[in-house]
Amino acid sequence: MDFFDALVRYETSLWNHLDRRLGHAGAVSLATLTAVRVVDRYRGTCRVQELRADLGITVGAASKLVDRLERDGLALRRANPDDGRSSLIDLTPTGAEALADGVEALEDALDHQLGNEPDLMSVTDFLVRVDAKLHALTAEVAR
Amino acid sequence: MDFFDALVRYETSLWNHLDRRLGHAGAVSLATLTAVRVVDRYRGTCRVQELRADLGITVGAASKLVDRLERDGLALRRANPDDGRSSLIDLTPTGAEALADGVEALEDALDHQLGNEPDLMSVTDFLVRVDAKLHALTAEVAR
DNA sequence: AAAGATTGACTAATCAATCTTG
DNA sequence: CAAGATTGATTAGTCAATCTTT
Repeated sequence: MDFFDALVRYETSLWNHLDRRLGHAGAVSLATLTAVRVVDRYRGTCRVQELRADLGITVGAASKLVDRLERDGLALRRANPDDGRSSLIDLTPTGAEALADGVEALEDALDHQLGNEPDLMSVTDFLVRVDAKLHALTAEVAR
Repeated sequence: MDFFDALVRYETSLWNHLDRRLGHAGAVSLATLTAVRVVDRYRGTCRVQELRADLGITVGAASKLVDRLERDGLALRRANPDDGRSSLIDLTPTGAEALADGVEALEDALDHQLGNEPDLMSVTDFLVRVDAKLHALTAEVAR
């Protein structure tokens, strides 16, 4: 229980802290930056599905998220040549700029916050490992 | 950046997974359980402020959260004898029962999920330590 | 004036129903 | 019929304005 409490608590405070920092730096919100980073990661092959999976939200939420990215001029849907059911999502030049600026501000804030932590790598490995176990278990339960 | 991504990703998947487990066990949602646990932790001295601080939400959100707890019969506001501006929040018998059932289900799920992790303590310590540093820094920046 | 809380307008999530394409 | 996506109704968060008590 202690671990769970510490995890939730720290994730929340770090998220809020970084979001405030981004705002102060004139960058997009951390939520928007996180979404834009996913779109960029898939380089022209990002569908609503990818956003759903990577962000841990529902398809409906992911669809509305893309609506907002389009509305704000950060991304655009384009027809998927391989599957008429889905669109592919690309960053606009404005979106690419917001990504670059946001990532720079985020890296600065993280470095300032965690640059001196020697155990960062091992804790990261732990988180990645237990997350993988969790997904294996969830897939198993779903059967 | 890797650490931040892993942290957010794992916190999200663990939260969603546990929430599903609680639902399956017939318990309250993880969000509700988290709130009820805070109310219980302060044992008769819980105000809206305590919920705000412990849950990392705004006062407005905390106030509405108490509205919902009251609406669902889990908690009640009572006049604060020491300060007329605030109320003290107590669990009802129903709320205490939801707490006990929910905690049991949560502990089961967590044990099943993380019972075999040897590094749990050290990772917990890390999270608690960096969270404390973050709060010190935030307080400093606010000045 | 400052602190605690509440409320209203807005934003973003959920679920379920629906539509289209494979 | 499955899979991908969208939409509408509901739920919960934010911020800002307001009210009461200290």
